[in-house]
Amino acid sequence: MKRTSLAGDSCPVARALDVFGDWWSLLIIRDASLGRRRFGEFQASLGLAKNILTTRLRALVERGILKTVPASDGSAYQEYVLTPKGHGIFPILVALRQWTEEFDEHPDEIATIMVDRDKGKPVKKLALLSQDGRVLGAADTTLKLRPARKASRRASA
Amino acid sequence: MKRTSLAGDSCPVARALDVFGDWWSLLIIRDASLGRRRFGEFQASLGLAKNILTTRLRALVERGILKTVPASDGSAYQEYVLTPKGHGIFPILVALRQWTEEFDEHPDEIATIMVDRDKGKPVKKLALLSQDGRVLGAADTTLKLRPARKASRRASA
DNA sequence: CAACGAAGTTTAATAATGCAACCAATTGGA
DNA sequence: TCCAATTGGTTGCATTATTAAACTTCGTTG
Repeated sequence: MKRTSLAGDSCPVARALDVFGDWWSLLIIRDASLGRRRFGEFQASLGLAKNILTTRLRALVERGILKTVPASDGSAYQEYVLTPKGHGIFPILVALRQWTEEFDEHPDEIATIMVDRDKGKPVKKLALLSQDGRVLGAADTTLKLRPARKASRRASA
Repeated sequence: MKRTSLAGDSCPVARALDVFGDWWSLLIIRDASLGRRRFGEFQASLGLAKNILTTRLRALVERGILKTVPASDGSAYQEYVLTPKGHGIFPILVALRQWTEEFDEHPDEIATIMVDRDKGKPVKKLALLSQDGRVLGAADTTLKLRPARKASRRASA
Protein backbone atom coordinates (compact mmCIF):
# COMPACT_ATOMS: atom_id res chain seq x y z
CA MET A 1 0.00 0.00 0.00
CA LYS A 2 2.72 2.47 0.84
CA ARG A 3 0.60 5.60 0.95
CA THR A 4 1.68 7.49 -2.12
CA SER A 5 3.93 10.37 -1.20
CA LEU A 6 3.11 13.75 -2.61
CA ALA A 7 6.46 15.19 -1.75
CA GLY A 8 7.74 15.31 -5.29
CA ASP A 9 4.59 16.73 -6.75
CA SER A 10 4.85 20.00 -8.57
CA CYS A 11 1.55 21.28 -7.21
CA PRO A 12 2.00 23.46 -4.14
CA VAL A 13 -1.28 22.26 -2.66
CA ALA A 14 -0.09 18.67 -2.82
CA ARG A 15 3.26 19.63 -1.35
CA ALA A 16 1.60 21.25 1.62
CA LEU A 17 -0.64 18.24 2.15
CA ASP A 18 2.39 16.03 2.07
CA VAL A 19 3.73 17.87 5.10
CA PHE A 20 0.64 18.13 7.30
CA GLY A 21 -2.19 16.63 5.29
CA ASP A 22 -2.86 13.63 7.45
CA TRP A 23 -5.68 13.12 9.84
CA TRP A 24 -4.09 14.61 12.97
CA SER A 25 -1.32 17.01 12.07
CA LEU A 26 -3.45 20.07 11.48
CA LEU A 27 -5.22 19.52 14.78
CA ILE A 28 -1.91 19.26 16.56
CA ILE A 29 -0.84 22.46 14.87
CA ARG A 30 -4.11 24.09 15.86
CA ASP A 31 -3.52 23.08 19.46
CA ALA A 32 0.02 24.34 19.31
CA SER A 33 -1.18 27.68 17.99
CA LEU A 34 -3.55 27.85 20.94
CA GLY A 35 -0.60 27.55 23.24
CA ARG A 36 -0.53 23.89 24.03
CA ARG A 37 3.01 22.58 24.28
CA ARG A 38 3.20 19.38 26.29
CA PHE A 39 2.75 15.85 25.08
CA GLY A 40 0.11 15.28 27.69
CA GLU A 41 -1.75 18.44 26.73
CA PHE A 42 -2.00 17.33 23.13
CA GLN A 43 -3.02 13.87 24.11
CA ALA A 44 -5.73 15.01 26.48
CA SER A 45 -7.03 17.62 24.08
CA LEU A 46 -7.11 15.48 20.96
CA GLY A 47 -7.87 12.13 22.50
CA LEU A 48 -5.66 10.30 20.07
CA ALA A 49 -3.55 7.28 20.87
CA LYS A 50 -0.21 8.10 22.37
CA ASN A 51 1.77 6.13 19.84
CA ILE A 52 0.13 8.08 17.04
CA LEU A 53 0.86 11.32 18.81
CA THR A 54 4.48 10.27 19.17
CA THR A 55 4.69 9.55 15.47
CA ARG A 56 3.04 12.79 14.46
CA LEU A 57 5.06 14.99 16.75
CA ARG A 58 8.24 13.41 15.49
CA ALA A 59 7.20 13.92 11.88
CA LEU A 60 6.25 17.53 12.46
CA VAL A 61 9.54 18.22 14.18
CA GLU A 62 11.39 16.50 11.36
CA ARG A 63 9.62 18.66 8.83
CA GLY A 64 10.32 21.88 10.61
CA ILE A 65 6.79 22.67 11.75
CA LEU A 66 7.46 22.11 15.43
CA LYS A 67 10.61 22.20 17.45
CA THR A 68 11.31 20.83 20.87
CA VAL A 69 12.44 23.22 23.54
CA PRO A 70 13.97 22.12 26.81
CA ALA A 71 11.43 23.33 29.32
CA SER A 72 9.44 26.40 30.31
CA ASP A 73 8.24 25.66 33.81
CA GLY A 74 11.61 24.42 34.93
CA SER A 75 10.83 20.75 34.67
CA ALA A 76 13.13 18.38 32.88
CA TYR A 77 10.56 17.50 30.25
CA GLN A 78 10.54 18.95 26.79
CA GLU A 79 7.86 20.92 25.01
CA TYR A 80 6.78 21.28 21.43
CA VAL A 81 6.40 24.75 19.98
CA LEU A 82 5.74 26.05 16.51
CA THR A 83 8.56 27.22 14.34
CA PRO A 84 8.02 30.19 12.02
CA LYS A 85 7.21 27.65 9.33
CA GLY A 86 4.61 26.25 11.67
CA HIS A 87 3.18 29.64 12.50
CA GLY A 88 2.78 30.17 8.78
CA ILE A 89 0.03 27.57 8.79
CA PHE A 90 -2.23 29.90 10.70
CA PRO A 91 -4.07 31.23 7.61
CA ILE A 92 -4.92 27.69 6.65
CA LEU A 93 -6.53 27.11 10.02
CA VAL A 94 -8.46 30.33 9.59
CA ALA A 95 -9.62 29.27 6.16
CA LEU A 96 -10.79 25.91 7.48
CA ARG A 97 -12.60 27.61 10.33
CA GLN A 98 -14.32 30.08 8.07
CA TRP A 99 -15.43 27.39 5.68
CA THR A 100 -17.17 25.57 8.51
CA GLU A 101 -18.71 28.78 9.75
CA GLU A 102 -20.16 29.40 6.33
CA PHE A 103 -21.15 25.94 5.16
CA ASP A 104 -21.58 23.62 8.11
CA GLU A 105 -24.99 22.07 8.44
CA HIS A 106 -24.98 22.46 12.20
CA PRO A 107 -23.36 25.81 12.91
CA ASP A 108 -24.90 25.77 16.35
CA GLU A 109 -22.40 23.09 17.31
CA ILE A 110 -19.47 25.39 16.69
CA ALA A 111 -18.14 26.45 20.04
CA THR A 112 -15.93 29.42 19.27
CA ILE A 113 -15.53 32.43 17.07
CA MET A 114 -12.32 34.17 16.17
CA VAL A 115 -12.08 37.77 17.25
CA ASP A 116 -9.36 40.35 17.11
CA ARG A 117 -7.68 40.68 20.44
CA ASP A 118 -7.92 44.44 20.58
CA LYS A 119 -11.57 45.05 19.97
CA GLY A 120 -12.99 41.63 20.60
CA LYS A 121 -14.93 41.77 17.36
CA PRO A 122 -15.19 38.90 14.88
CA VAL A 123 -12.53 38.93 12.21
CA LYS A 124 -13.48 39.42 8.59
CA LYS A 125 -13.34 36.70 6.01
CA LEU A 126 -10.00 36.02 4.42
CA ALA A 127 -9.82 38.00 1.23
CA LEU A 128 -7.85 37.22 -1.87
CA LEU A 129 -6.79 40.43 -3.57
CA SER A 130 -5.15 41.25 -6.84
CA GLN A 131 -2.14 43.50 -6.82
CA ASP A 132 -4.35 46.43 -7.69
CA GLY A 133 -6.68 45.68 -4.84
CA ARG A 134 -9.64 43.92 -6.42
CA VAL A 135 -11.24 41.10 -4.45
CA LEU A 136 -10.80 37.87 -6.38
CA GLY A 137 -12.97 34.79 -6.43
CA ALA A 138 -11.94 31.44 -7.78
CA ALA A 139 -13.22 32.33 -11.23
CA ASP A 140 -11.10 35.46 -11.32
CA THR A 141 -7.86 33.56 -11.04
CA THR A 142 -5.81 31.29 -13.25
CA LEU A 143 -2.63 29.34 -12.86
CA LYS A 144 0.38 30.26 -14.88
CA LEU A 145 3.55 28.30 -15.29
CA ARG A 146 6.10 29.58 -12.85
CA PRO A 147 8.63 31.63 -14.72
CA ALA A 148 11.98 29.90 -14.69
CA ARG A 149 14.08 31.44 -12.00
CA LYS A 150 17.79 30.85 -11.99
CA ALA A 151 19.80 28.94 -14.52
CA SER A 152 19.12 25.36 -15.51
CA ARG A 153 17.88 23.63 -12.44
CA ARG A 154 15.45 21.12 -13.82
CA ALA A 155 14.73 18.64 -11.09
CA SER A 156 12.25 15.93 -11.81
CA ALA A 157 8.92 16.23 -13.54
CA MET B 1 -7.65 1.96 11.94
CA LYS B 2 -11.15 3.14 12.60
CA ARG B 3 -10.10 6.69 12.03
CA THR B 4 -11.79 8.53 14.85
CA SER B 5 -14.52 10.73 13.51
CA LEU B 6 -14.29 14.43 14.15
CA ALA B 7 -17.83 15.13 13.07
CA GLY B 8 -19.15 15.88 16.51
CA ASP B 9 -16.26 18.08 17.52
CA SER B 10 -17.04 21.61 18.51
CA CYS B 11 -13.95 23.03 16.82
CA PRO B 12 -14.69 24.32 13.34
CA VAL B 13 -11.25 23.30 12.13
CA ALA B 14 -11.90 19.72 13.15
CA ARG B 15 -15.33 19.79 11.57
CA ALA B 16 -13.87 20.89 8.26
CA LEU B 17 -11.21 18.22 8.41
CA ASP B 18 -13.87 15.65 9.06
CA VAL B 19 -15.41 16.49 5.71
CA PHE B 20 -12.36 16.69 3.47
CA GLY B 21 -9.36 16.18 5.70
CA ASP B 22 -8.20 12.87 4.32
CA TRP B 23 -5.28 12.23 2.08
CA TRP B 24 -7.01 12.68 -1.27
CA SER B 25 -10.14 14.77 -0.94
CA LEU B 26 -8.51 18.16 -1.15
CA LEU B 27 -6.62 17.12 -4.23
CA ILE B 28 -9.81 15.96 -5.86
CA ILE B 29 -11.39 19.28 -4.96
CA ARG B 30 -8.37 21.08 -6.35
CA ASP B 31 -8.73 19.18 -9.60
CA ALA B 32 -12.42 19.90 -9.69
CA SER B 33 -11.75 23.59 -9.22
CA LEU B 34 -9.36 23.41 -12.15
CA GLY B 35 -12.19 22.15 -14.28
CA ARG B 36 -11.68 18.42 -14.19
CA ARG B 37 -14.99 16.59 -14.07
CA ARG B 38 -14.64 13.02 -15.24
CA PHE B 39 -13.68 9.97 -13.24
CA GLY B 40 -10.91 9.23 -15.68
CA GLU B 41 -9.57 12.75 -15.52
CA PHE B 42 -9.24 12.59 -11.77
CA GLN B 43 -7.71 9.18 -11.89
CA ALA B 44 -5.15 10.11 -14.50
CA SER B 45 -4.30 13.38 -12.82
CA LEU B 46 -3.99 12.08 -9.28
CA GLY B 47 -2.68 8.62 -9.95
CA LEU B 48 -4.68 7.10 -7.12
CA ALA B 49 -6.28 3.70 -7.15
CA LYS B 50 -9.64 3.63 -8.80
CA ASN B 51 -11.45 2.08 -5.88
CA ILE B 52 -10.19 4.84 -3.62
CA LEU B 53 -11.33 7.42 -6.11
CA THR B 54 -14.73 5.80 -6.18
CA THR B 55 -14.94 5.93 -2.40
CA ARG B 56 -13.81 9.51 -2.19
CA LEU B 57 -16.08 10.79 -4.92
CA ARG B 58 -19.01 9.11 -3.27
CA ALA B 59 -18.15 10.60 0.10
CA LEU B 60 -17.72 14.07 -1.34
CA VAL B 61 -21.04 13.84 -3.12
CA GLU B 62 -22.68 12.60 0.06
CA ARG B 63 -21.28 15.52 1.98
CA GLY B 64 -22.43 18.09 -0.51
CA ILE B 65 -19.02 19.09 -1.86
CA LEU B 66 -19.51 17.59 -5.28
CA LYS B 67 -22.59 16.72 -7.23
CA THR B 68 -23.00 14.48 -10.22
CA VAL B 69 -24.37 15.96 -13.38
CA PRO B 70 -25.64 13.88 -16.27
CA ALA B 71 -23.27 14.81 -19.05
CA SER B 72 -21.71 17.84 -20.75
CA ASP B 73 -20.28 16.49 -23.97
CA GLY B 74 -23.37 14.48 -24.77
CA SER B 75 -22.06 11.14 -23.60
CA ALA B 76 -24.09 9.01 -21.24
CA TYR B 77 -21.46 9.14 -18.53
CA GLN B 78 -21.79 11.36 -15.51
CA GLU B 79 -19.51 14.08 -14.32
CA TYR B 80 -18.56 15.46 -10.94
CA VAL B 81 -18.76 19.18 -10.35
CA LEU B 82 -18.38 21.36 -7.30
CA THR B 83 -21.40 22.60 -5.43
CA PRO B 84 -21.35 26.07 -3.87
CA LYS B 85 -20.22 24.37 -0.68
CA GLY B 86 -17.40 22.86 -2.67
CA HIS B 87 -16.46 26.14 -4.30
CA GLY B 88 -16.23 27.58 -0.80
CA ILE B 89 -13.13 25.49 -0.25
CA PHE B 90 -11.19 27.63 -2.69
CA PRO B 91 -9.64 29.89 -0.04
CA ILE B 92 -8.30 26.83 1.73
CA LEU B 93 -6.56 25.73 -1.45
CA VAL B 94 -5.13 29.20 -1.83
CA ALA B 95 -3.88 29.17 1.74
CA LEU B 96 -2.21 25.81 1.22
CA ARG B 97 -0.63 27.04 -1.97
CA GLN B 98 0.68 30.19 -0.39
CA TRP B 99 2.13 28.32 2.55
CA THR B 100 4.15 26.17 0.21
CA GLU B 101 5.23 29.19 -1.80
CA GLU B 102 6.52 30.81 1.35
CA PHE B 103 7.99 27.92 3.30
CA ASP B 104 8.80 25.05 0.98
CA GLU B 105 12.42 23.98 0.95
CA HIS B 106 12.40 23.46 -2.78
CA PRO B 107 10.32 26.27 -4.24
CA ASP B 108 11.94 25.64 -7.59
CA GLU B 109 9.88 22.48 -7.86
CA ILE B 110 6.62 24.41 -7.74
CA ALA B 111 5.22 24.44 -11.24
CA THR B 112 2.58 27.14 -11.14
CA ILE B 113 1.70 30.49 -9.70
CA MET B 114 -1.76 31.90 -9.18
CA VAL B 115 -2.50 35.07 -11.07
CA ASP B 116 -5.58 37.19 -11.49
CA ARG B 117 -7.23 36.46 -14.78
CA ASP B 118 -7.53 40.09 -15.81
CA LYS B 119 -4.02 41.37 -15.42
CA GLY B 120 -2.12 38.15 -15.25
CA LYS B 121 -0.28 39.31 -12.18
CA PRO B 122 0.34 37.17 -9.10
CA VAL B 123 -2.32 37.45 -6.46
CA LYS B 124 -1.52 38.92 -3.07
CA LYS B 125 -1.31 36.90 0.06
CA LEU B 126 -4.54 36.13 1.83
CA ALA B 127 -5.07 38.75 4.47
CA LEU B 128 -6.96 38.44 7.70
CA LEU B 129 -8.52 41.76 8.61
CA SER B 130 -10.32 43.07 11.62
CA GLN B 131 -13.63 44.79 11.14
CA ASP B 132 -11.90 48.15 11.24
CA GLY B 133 -9.42 47.09 8.61
CA ARG B 134 -6.27 46.22 10.51
CA VAL B 135 -4.22 43.29 9.23
CA LEU B 136 -4.20 40.57 11.86
CA GLY B 137 -1.60 37.94 12.62
CA ALA B 138 -2.15 34.88 14.74
CA ALA B 139 -1.08 36.74 17.85
CA ASP B 140 -3.65 39.47 17.22
CA THR B 141 -6.55 37.08 17.48
CA THR B 142 -8.29 35.13 20.19
CA LEU B 143 -11.13 32.70 20.33
CA LYS B 144 -14.29 33.62 22.13
CA LEU B 145 -17.14 31.38 23.06
CA ARG B 146 -19.80 31.68 20.44
CA PRO B 147 -22.57 33.82 21.81
CA ALA B 148 -25.77 31.88 22.25
CA ARG B 149 -28.04 32.59 19.36
CA LYS B 150 -31.13 34.60 20.04
CA ALA B 151 -34.17 33.28 18.29
CA SER B 152 -35.62 36.65 17.40
CA ARG B 153 -32.50 38.42 16.26
CA ARG B 154 -31.13 37.75 12.84
CA ALA B 155 -28.20 35.42 12.36
CA SER B 156 -24.77 36.97 12.29
CA ALA B 157 -23.18 38.12 9.07
C1' DC C 1 -21.66 -6.37 -33.83
C1' DA C 2 -17.10 -6.84 -32.37
C1' DA C 3 -13.61 -4.33 -30.17
C1' DC C 4 -12.42 -0.75 -27.33
C1' DG C 5 -12.55 2.42 -23.57
C1' DA C 6 -14.71 4.45 -19.35
C1' DA C 7 -16.16 3.64 -14.91
C1' DG C 8 -16.36 0.96 -11.45
C1' DT C 9 -16.07 -3.58 -8.36
C1' DT C 10 -13.48 -7.41 -6.28
C1' DT C 11 -9.59 -9.48 -4.32
C1' DA C 12 -5.51 -10.06 -1.79
C1' DA C 13 -1.41 -8.06 0.15
C1' DT C 14 0.44 -4.43 2.84
C1' DA C 15 0.59 -0.27 5.59
C1' DA C 16 -1.51 2.87 8.92
C1' DT C 17 -4.39 3.31 13.06
C1' DG C 18 -6.27 2.40 17.53
C1' DC C 19 -6.23 0.25 21.99
C1' DA C 20 -4.30 -1.49 25.91
C1' DA C 21 -0.63 -2.98 28.48
C1' DC C 22 3.96 -2.08 29.76
C1' DC C 23 8.11 0.81 31.13
C1' DA C 24 11.65 4.23 32.42
C1' DA C 25 12.52 8.65 34.01
C1' DT C 26 10.62 12.78 36.68
C1' DT C 27 8.20 14.73 40.06
C1' DG C 28 5.66 15.46 44.33
C1' DG C 29 4.88 14.32 48.87
C1' DA C 30 5.45 12.29 53.55
C1' DT D 1 15.14 9.90 51.51
C1' DC D 2 11.98 6.78 49.78
C1' DC D 3 7.78 5.75 47.54
C1' DA D 4 3.82 6.56 44.63
C1' DA D 5 1.91 9.02 40.96
C1' DT D 6 2.63 11.52 36.67
C1' DT D 7 4.79 12.22 32.28
C1' DG D 8 6.20 10.68 28.11
C1' DG D 9 6.68 7.47 25.83
C1' DT D 10 7.27 2.04 23.63
C1' DT D 11 5.56 -2.56 22.30
C1' DG D 12 2.06 -6.03 20.57
C1' DC D 13 -1.89 -7.13 18.57
C1' DA D 14 -6.39 -6.50 16.37
C1' DT D 15 -8.75 -3.55 13.12
C1' DT D 16 -9.33 -0.68 9.28
C1' DA D 17 -7.46 1.76 5.03
C1' DT D 18 -4.86 1.92 1.00
C1' DT D 19 -3.02 -0.06 -2.92
C1' DA D 20 -2.35 -2.50 -7.35
C1' DA D 21 -4.12 -5.58 -10.33
C1' DA D 22 -7.47 -8.50 -12.22
C1' DC D 23 -12.21 -8.65 -13.32
C1' DT D 24 -17.01 -6.78 -14.58
C1' DT D 25 -20.25 -3.83 -16.82
C1' DC D 26 -21.61 -0.90 -19.32
C1' DG D 27 -21.34 2.83 -23.41
C1' DT D 28 -19.02 4.14 -27.54
C1' DT D 29 -16.71 3.25 -32.07
C1' DG D 30 -15.33 1.29 -36.15
